[in-house]
Amino acid sequence: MHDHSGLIHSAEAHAADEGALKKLSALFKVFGDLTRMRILYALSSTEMCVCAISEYLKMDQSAVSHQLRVLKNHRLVASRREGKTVYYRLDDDHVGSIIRQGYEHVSEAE
Amino acid sequence: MHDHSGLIHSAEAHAADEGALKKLSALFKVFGDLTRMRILYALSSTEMCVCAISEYLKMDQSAVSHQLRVLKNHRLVASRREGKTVYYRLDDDHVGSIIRQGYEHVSEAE
DNA sequence: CTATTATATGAACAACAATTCATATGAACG
DNA sequence: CGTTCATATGAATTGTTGTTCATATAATAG
Repeated sequence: MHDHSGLIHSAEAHAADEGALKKLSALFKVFGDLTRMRILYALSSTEMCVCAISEYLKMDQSAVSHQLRVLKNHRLVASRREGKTVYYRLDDDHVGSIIRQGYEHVSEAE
Repeated sequence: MHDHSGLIHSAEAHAADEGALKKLSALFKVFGDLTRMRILYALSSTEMCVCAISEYLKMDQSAVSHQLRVLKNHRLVASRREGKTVYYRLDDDHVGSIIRQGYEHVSEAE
């Protein structure tokens, strides 16, 4: 094996704590699903009830509920109840920023 | 079913093209893995060869190679060859920005 | 050409995650 | 209370993805 202790030390010097990287990848994993991304995008214009989301996305109400729970667990969306209806909305200023940064990357020339 | 055509129209009004959302979620999916996140973080301080990365992360060389390919396919890293050795580095200004935005989210008070 | 070192790749396997289906909870109303 | 509508949840299933193992390519030296 060739020597590269220099590079490794350099990397270790600013070693991030594993915990932060774990949280980070877990967060991005939530964004890394088309269904959830579509939900987030839908909510970026207005709050919506579960019923409306599933109708809009033409998806099973149950599937949407499951994904909303994931989003909520990661504090990306919040909800309020009004009678039988539950309205969801984006719950963090960063949500928009993160998506926008990603968008800049994917929209670059091939 | 209760009526919410208003909400749906509002969402449809600014409807993103499905393609962009697909690309977006695919991009975030790449960030959504601890191994890849660790590689990206390691490379944020300096370029490294595959050998050094796998030693630093204490991972199989093959596993690292596989993940580097994923990262490269999404243009998140680039490589240069020097003899037998291949050095990888980050390949987009957005990579850092995206990770930083995510970091702000996860580092918020519980 | 052969041997050696660094990296890449294909196939198989194991772990995980998204959807579906059935059913449960929770609110409003008669 | 019983019914209806909106949402939530658990279990089963199916699809996807990361790692491992074996092997291939690529470069350099002898």
